[in-house]
Amino acid sequence: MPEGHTLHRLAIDLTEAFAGTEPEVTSPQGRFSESAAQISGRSCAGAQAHGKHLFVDFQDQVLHVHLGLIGKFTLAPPAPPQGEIRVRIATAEIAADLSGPQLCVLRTPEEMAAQILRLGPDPLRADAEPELAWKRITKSSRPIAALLMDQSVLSGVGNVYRAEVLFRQRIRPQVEGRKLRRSSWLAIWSDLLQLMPQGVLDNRIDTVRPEHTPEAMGRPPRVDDHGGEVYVYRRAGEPCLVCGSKVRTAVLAGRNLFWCGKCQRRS
DNA sequence: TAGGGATGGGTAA
DNA sequence: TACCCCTCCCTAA
Repeated sequence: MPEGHTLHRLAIDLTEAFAGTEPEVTSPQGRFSESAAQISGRSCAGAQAHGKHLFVDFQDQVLHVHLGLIGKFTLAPPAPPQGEIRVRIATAEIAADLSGPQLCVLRTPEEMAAQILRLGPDPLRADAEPELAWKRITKSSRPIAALLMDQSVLSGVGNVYRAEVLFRQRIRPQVEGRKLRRSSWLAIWSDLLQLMPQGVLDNRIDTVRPEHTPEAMGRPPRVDDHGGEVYVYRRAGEPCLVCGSKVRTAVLAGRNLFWCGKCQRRS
């Protein structure tokens, strides 16, 4: 589920559901029972996201959640918990169920601030300073496809956005950070500023431009498991939507990378 | 029924 | 780089 857009969308939805209420907080699964009891019934001030980190504000206590690879946070009218629910935040009208988080702990506001300081600029935040990311990139010998995934360089981009933004900007994923042109970096950042807010609105990642959609190209529709339409992500061996050559794949920075060797030649 | 994979990341070596 | 954790779901056997 989770790249930055998922967490920012969750922050919006949790704020809408619980800000100004005093929700009951429980741990149906039991692994968060003691902490849940500490904040249950307290006034909730809303939620915010920074990169892939989510913070739910219960005044002097902050619920800090990181979904990891498999975590889910779903909002629905209250019903008996289904599956392994670590945390439920609930009013009479709505229940938010958290399952499979990589991280779920209570923090002080100071600890939350310290956590945020460790993260690079987040394209989804108005306070982001992209130059901080560029400074790191331009002196690194690591490939840009690895740097984009490093949350201390910039935060919120995951495996889908890295593959797709590099494709859209025609950049070769293996280019070293220090050899990346500044114009390419500016193009990446500005594209993320387009793609990610759209992802928050749609709650999925769509990256295919109108002129390359299946309808425009006369191809059968092809939507990825995550629900969105993409150029290269998880399309290994399929023809590139733009040039028709086979989409390539390799493990880079420990994750499956997908790219078009013909379209992506820029540095 | 077992195994593998998934939009992530920490730790150890 | 390897391994581990978190949970669910799909596939192969």
